[in-house]
Amino acid sequence: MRRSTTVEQIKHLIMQRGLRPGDAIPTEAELCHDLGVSRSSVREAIRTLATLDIVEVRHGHGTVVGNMSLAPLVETLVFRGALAPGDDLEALREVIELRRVLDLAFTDAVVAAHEGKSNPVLERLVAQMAECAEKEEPFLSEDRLFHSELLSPIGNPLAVQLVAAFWDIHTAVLPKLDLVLPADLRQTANAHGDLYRSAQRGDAEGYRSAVLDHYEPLLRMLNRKSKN
Amino acid sequence: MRRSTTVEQIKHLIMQRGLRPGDAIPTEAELCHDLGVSRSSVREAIRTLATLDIVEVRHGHGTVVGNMSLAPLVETLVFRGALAPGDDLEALREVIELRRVLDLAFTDAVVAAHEGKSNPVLERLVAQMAECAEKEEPFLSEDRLFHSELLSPIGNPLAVQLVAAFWDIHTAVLPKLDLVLPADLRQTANAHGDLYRSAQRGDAEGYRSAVLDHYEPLLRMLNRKSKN
DNA sequence: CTTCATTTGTTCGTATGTATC
DNA sequence: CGATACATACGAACAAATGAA
Repeated sequence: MRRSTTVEQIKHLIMQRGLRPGDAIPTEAELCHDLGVSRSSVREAIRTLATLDIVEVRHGHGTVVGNMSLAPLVETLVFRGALAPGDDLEALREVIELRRVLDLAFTDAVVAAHEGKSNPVLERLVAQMAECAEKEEPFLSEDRLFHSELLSPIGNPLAVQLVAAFWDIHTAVLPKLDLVLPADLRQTANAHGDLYRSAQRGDAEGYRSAVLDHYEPLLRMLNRKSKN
Repeated sequence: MRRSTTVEQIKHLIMQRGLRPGDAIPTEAELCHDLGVSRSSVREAIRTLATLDIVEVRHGHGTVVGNMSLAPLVETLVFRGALAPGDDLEALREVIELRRVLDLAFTDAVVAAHEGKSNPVLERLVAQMAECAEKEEPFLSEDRLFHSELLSPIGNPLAVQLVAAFWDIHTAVLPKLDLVLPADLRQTANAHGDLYRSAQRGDAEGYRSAVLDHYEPLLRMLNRKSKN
């Protein structure tokens, strides 16, 4: 029995008491007493759980159950992508191809969810991205929101989180490589508009080609770089 | 500035020195001296990095660079799936549907990679699973290996890791719910054989229906349970 | 096989910063 | 503003595991 079991004991405590995200966890002192270990051990166990987003520590206030997001996945893969100056193009390529595969995989569900319905939020985001593209300005936050909103109604929150996580990884790794970004802001903005409109009119094939258009400039650049 | 930046400093050290998985990291005492922080702080930072599988700690020996696997993702999602006795059927359903979507998404790549080629490893695994099914014995390790081997040649190691991670989550969460498992060992074993043979003869449509057959018994059971 | 140095694991005591009431 | 509760940080000491002499 050691620290690894301290982690398990705290996990067990959360399950046993049926705590939900946001609910308070006993203080460090209480955990020391209840589990019969030192404060340092409790702190390291809590640190482990906080890293996994199973708990969330609020300085000066206490510790609560976390929302168990995919943040640890993002952190690990961002570091992996930024690590090897030789291999990181390969790592980034894998991430982007995975994003493309995921977007293609959800085609039917997305089209079914949006067919015949209008979505003011998505329409506003598409318009904003088009505006930004005209002004040669980036539109990262709109991009992220768009993909989440587009996938949100497919009935699988985990899938939406996963797609968002790979979006985060993608955008975190990209600037760490000193690539000359072609940007192609207009093509990207247009692809987003095509995604929404294809889904709305129930055009699965149009949706798929919009996905391909969306990633085409990036993958082309990566393949060009790989040959060097 | 403290622990959070200590984590960053150790990350930076790994990148700066170009360390690869398995390479040794300075001892705790050295890090204390170099970074000018206490041992407790160094230990919590290392604990954080170990949780993310960015480093690996070996008691009595030292710390080395980890292989940055998807283990943290698995740990978080397993706990999330085991957490709420009411919601976990929903969480498990999301995982299994995601597995199905992923398998379907890689259809073309898998078929292209295996078409016209024979794979002794996969053939042996299929035979072993059929044997086990006859004897009413489970075949977990063969199942996991099969899916990794099947996806291995698609040229995206990250995708293979992700599929394996969701396999791990699936099999870790399933036994925590006291479900009456129909098992359907024979149907599952047959579906694996169909997957391999469809890919080998270049039959994408057959591959897709084998994927559906593979997950059908589980999803049927989950949907039945949900209605209760 | 034993001994010994090295390294991580655990604990205690103390002091400090921070949020809440 | 003060008081309280809590997390953060530090340093020293001892225990346990590993590996090499």
